[in-house]
Amino acid sequence: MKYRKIPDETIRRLPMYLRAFSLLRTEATETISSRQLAQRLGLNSPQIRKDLSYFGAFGTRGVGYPVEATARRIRQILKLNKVQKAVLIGAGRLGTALVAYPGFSSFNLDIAAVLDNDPKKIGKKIGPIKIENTDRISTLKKRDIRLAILAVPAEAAQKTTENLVKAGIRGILNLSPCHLKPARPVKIIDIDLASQLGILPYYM
Amino acid sequence: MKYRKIPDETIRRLPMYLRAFSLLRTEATETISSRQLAQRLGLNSPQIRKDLSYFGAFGTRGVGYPVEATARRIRQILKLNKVQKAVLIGAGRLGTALVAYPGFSSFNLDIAAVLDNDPKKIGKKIGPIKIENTDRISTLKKRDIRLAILAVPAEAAQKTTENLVKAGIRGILNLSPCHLKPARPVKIIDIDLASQLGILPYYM
DNA sequence: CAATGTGAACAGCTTCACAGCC
DNA sequence: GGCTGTGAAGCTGTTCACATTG
Repeated sequence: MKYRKIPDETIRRLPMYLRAFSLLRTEATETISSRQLAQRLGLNSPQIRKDLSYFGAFGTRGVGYPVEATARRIRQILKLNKVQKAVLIGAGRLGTALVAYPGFSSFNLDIAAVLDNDPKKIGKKIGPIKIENTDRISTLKKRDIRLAILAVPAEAAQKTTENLVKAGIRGILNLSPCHLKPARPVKIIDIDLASQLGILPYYM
Repeated sequence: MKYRKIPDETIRRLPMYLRAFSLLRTEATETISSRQLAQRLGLNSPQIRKDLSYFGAFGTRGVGYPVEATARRIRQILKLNKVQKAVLIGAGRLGTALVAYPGFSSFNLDIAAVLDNDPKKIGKKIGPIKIENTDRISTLKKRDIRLAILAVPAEAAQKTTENLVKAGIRGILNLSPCHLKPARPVKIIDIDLASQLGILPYYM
């Protein structure tokens, strides 16, 4: 396919595809058609074919997509073929739950540090990770941590963002219910749990 | 405006607007222009005007939107003007964090029940709520609970969904990393935390 | 024959530009 | 003058239809 800008929506779906292909591998399936995959994921098949075709042709006509090779390719596209370290800011209940969440490792994502500003928490451990003081944000760069999960109260979110950007963080998963304004452009993904639940009654 | 289908994206933004208007009320602001609001939320102003105009004209030209009345109107549109009860299925770390999360109440959302299938957890309390056995799903209808937050392991998600639908649940916030197939059509919102974090490296 | 890859048609959402109103 | 409300234009993403290939 001649070059066309890759839609953000396509990127958003790639982790889903990757998870599906990883699962298929454990089922010892060698290939899968876009039709079958679509049914598993609740999409339709042209969607999947188009998404994958943005990155070149890696299916086989008449057969489908090779499970192992496609998984590897998606990992490469998403830069998940090597471990990506993330810092968690905010060791509250939500933050703590995330550190323990086993789902990150299958994407090669590693929560390598946890920071909080509550003196009572600092030094305590969550699983294998020791909670550090928030002022240690400045050490993230040399520790090769470029991703952050922001799970602090709304009041602290903006200030923390500024510090994260100064510390060389390149992407933020924002779980606090407010719009962040980074000094330099940084990819931010917002997840506002209460808002999402708040949408449901409309559709009842 | 003559009738036009209301975009899902508009609905998705309404909780954000509602939160902003609620906050403005505490700041004793009486009106706000689409421009000012857009800046706070990181949107642009025609977006906000169009979104709100789908539900009728409730701003004042030359002035802006009345804070109190607009908040009330949005609450009404989203059916958040009365308390909406939700059940949490899965009292793991993530589930427990959600029950304690204070952000739901500002939308009139109330986690009124928590269910889990681990005998060791049943009977224990999370804050004021006692954990019940999962088989009590069947009691949700008569307890006027129509929303569910699904925070169970992937293996249990599909089966639980089927039971929820049977029990009259009308909307599901799905936190498990899999595609649910409800027997009857039910609004499902998927939040896959690991996938979202997995997107970030691509943009670095 | 079965399934991919893809231009083209289509649908949905956002942005623009400006008329209308306070 | 300032700001809303809105048709129209523009853009992005999805679906279709089918030529193409193993």
